[in-house]
Amino acid sequence: MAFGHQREDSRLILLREISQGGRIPRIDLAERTGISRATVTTITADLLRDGLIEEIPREDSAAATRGRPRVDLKIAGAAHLVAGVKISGTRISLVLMDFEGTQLTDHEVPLPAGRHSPAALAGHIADAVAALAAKAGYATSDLSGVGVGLAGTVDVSAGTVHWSPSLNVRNVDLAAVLTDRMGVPAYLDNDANLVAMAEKAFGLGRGRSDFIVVTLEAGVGMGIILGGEIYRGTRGCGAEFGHTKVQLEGALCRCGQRGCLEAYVAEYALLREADTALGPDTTVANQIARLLEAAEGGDAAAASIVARAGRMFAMGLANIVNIFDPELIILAGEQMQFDYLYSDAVMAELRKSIVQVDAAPPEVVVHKWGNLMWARGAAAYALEFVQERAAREGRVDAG
Amino acid sequence: MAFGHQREDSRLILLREISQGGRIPRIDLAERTGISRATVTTITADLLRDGLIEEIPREDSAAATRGRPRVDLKIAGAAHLVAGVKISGTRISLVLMDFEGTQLTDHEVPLPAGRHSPAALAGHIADAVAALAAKAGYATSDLSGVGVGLAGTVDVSAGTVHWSPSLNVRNVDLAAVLTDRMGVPAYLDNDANLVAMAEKAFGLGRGRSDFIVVTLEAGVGMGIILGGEIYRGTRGCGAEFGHTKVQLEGALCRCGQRGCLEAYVAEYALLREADTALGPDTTVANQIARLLEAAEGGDAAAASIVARAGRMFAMGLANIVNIFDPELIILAGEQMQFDYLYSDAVMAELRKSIVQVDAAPPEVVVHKWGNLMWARGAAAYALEFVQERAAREGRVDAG
DNA sequence: CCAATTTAATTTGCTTTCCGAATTTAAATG
DNA sequence: CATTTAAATTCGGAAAGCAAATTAAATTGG
Repeated sequence: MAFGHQREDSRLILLREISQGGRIPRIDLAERTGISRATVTTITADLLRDGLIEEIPREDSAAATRGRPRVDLKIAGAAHLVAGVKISGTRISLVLMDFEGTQLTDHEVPLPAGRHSPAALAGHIADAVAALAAKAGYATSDLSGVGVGLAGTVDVSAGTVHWSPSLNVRNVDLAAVLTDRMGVPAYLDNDANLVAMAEKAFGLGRGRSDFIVVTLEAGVGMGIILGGEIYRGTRGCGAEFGHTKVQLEGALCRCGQRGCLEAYVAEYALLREADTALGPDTTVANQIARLLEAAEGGDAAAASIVARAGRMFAMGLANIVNIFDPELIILAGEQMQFDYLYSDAVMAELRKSIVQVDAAPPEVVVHKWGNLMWARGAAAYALEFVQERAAREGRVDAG
Repeated sequence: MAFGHQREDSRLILLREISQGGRIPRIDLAERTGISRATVTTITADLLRDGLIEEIPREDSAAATRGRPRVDLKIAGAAHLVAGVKISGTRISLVLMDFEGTQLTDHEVPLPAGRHSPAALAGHIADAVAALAAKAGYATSDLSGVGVGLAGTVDVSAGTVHWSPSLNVRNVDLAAVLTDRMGVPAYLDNDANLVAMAEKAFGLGRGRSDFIVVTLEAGVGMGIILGGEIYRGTRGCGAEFGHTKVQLEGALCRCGQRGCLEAYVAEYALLREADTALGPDTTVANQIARLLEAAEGGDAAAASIVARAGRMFAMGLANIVNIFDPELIILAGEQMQFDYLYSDAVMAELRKSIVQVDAAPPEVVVHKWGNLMWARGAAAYALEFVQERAAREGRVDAG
């Protein structure tokens, strides 16, 4: 069977198309992929036999057409299980997902603060994955892949982590350590890319092949999807949107440089100015809330802080638009306190700052989501690999 | 023959590899492309029969190995002819190139200043191409393709020019008009992309698949090569590096906005400040020369102008590095007066402004070239299309 | 209720592509 | 001049995938 396969397989193309389509009849598959109906029949028969896809009985909704009715196909959820893991400073968040992308369970465990050795971190992750699986009545060995996202610079092709705030050494092949520890293939990526992945798989980027995701939390991140793939820079560490410069000799950034976008719009940047304008407050959240309130209430100093952050953000975003000319930008984050960055004023400033062409300016949409979106992105990431393996090998193994 | 071809053809893969390799034996082709030796033999035999490639007798230099000697293959120059055309404000520059990429002749004709109708511009181009061909004893009909670069925003896939300083109407399908007028397929592109193309085909980007080219002339342009292809943005009009913003509410740009990089480093930007600092001069070139001289001579105002331009340039470039993480940046231009932007001080500023990772900072190289480089890029661009056609159709037609 | 119609899916026969293994070719070497 | 070595070619076969013909499953009109 694994004989003549070369180049990208029609099997994989069809499997992906079915995955994307949700439910789709053979004839549409043929049309969308350009593969002949005859071949679609043959390949889908294979996929059915391998248990990777299923026929859906009949959609009564789209009734009343003459002729032989279409039979929808969909991914067989039961074929494989994957886990998605997000490592943050103080906790590990996980989701369990089936082959169809349905979330089965989620889980969350605290992670001791500070830096860990690769073995220790792998241990924490493996334990959490086992607990996640157990929650749904499975074992780690039932999984076909585990996607892991963590902050830092990750070289995906090599699987190594150049640097991460969670690790006490540099340049570790954490993917290998994890795979070894769990007995299940682990796939690592930078967490900003995972959000892009999540948006592509089940967010606002669904079905789009080119868009940009900007994340707002403690820092400012960016994920770039080009041609349906995550763009990682030529060496796997690009898309440092937060550290693009918006002001010569500007405000001091956490990274030690001056004028980074992050130094104007991140939480800590607002805080330090808020302290100056309004005096200190008890907690971070309180102070930010107080700042925004004061700005809306007409306090000149507060308004000026917020306005400048907004304009700097628009400027940074305009640079991205001028360079990439995307048709869609997704502003994604879980923090409500950054609402002001999505304001009409900021969007107007953005439109004013991009090169004017006949084409419409890019669509900018806001997507607020919870903590688990990261983990879901990680799971979607693992799912891509498992799909690819499943398509290539006929049948990998199953739950 | 044109029956079952689907997906990317091995014929094209091999033709490209031979083109890139310059001269390469079959066994290396097999190894580099992953195509089996048997198939390489079959396909190269086809290509030889079609006259697209040639065997090179024998390299005595690499002598003294046992066994049957390798036979190098190369592109057959005589198989096809292409022309490369660059439209600038006041002239048309052309080169005639054979299938191998060897430049046979060049030509240059004045172009009446101002905006032209599509038909009129096509007429000027067609005449110039005919003259170019005649110079080498050919006719336009001997050409297999003509690549044309012009300033403006060009939608390559549609062949339309959204806007160009050379045209008096918007959204014209100039490629179609030209193809019709000449009887030879015309391929249009933005001129910044052509420089990238030229660098890739026979410049410092040769053999590289990912790099960025920044051009300096009247304005500041950028060409992006990702995965061996020109990246054009999702709608064909990205890479407006000159209009990325480096200063909020900054200097006024030609485009009407404020704070564009171009408004700090372009010729006109330097001029207007030089006039203030040193008083007016007779010509543009004189004034720029005087400015740089004064700066080097210790004139404070002049030095400040030049230094700021340099720092702004470094900042803009750093943003590109932080977003793309390229391994190579080529600063390309024909103007000597921009030397100061390549200075050690600017490069140091750049290194200081990019996110620090373990990987080495990107290589930055300077490539100065003459006026015809644009046209050569256009020819290389056409060559890609002709190669593709030739690979697909067996033999297209020849000189 | 049964033909006729319509559309989806499948089957059949065939073409094309490309590989592995065996063979041939063209040199250097002893 | 036989032997060795490495490149190139030939040969038979296997797989992928297409077009055309056929079958299947529904609706519609008489």
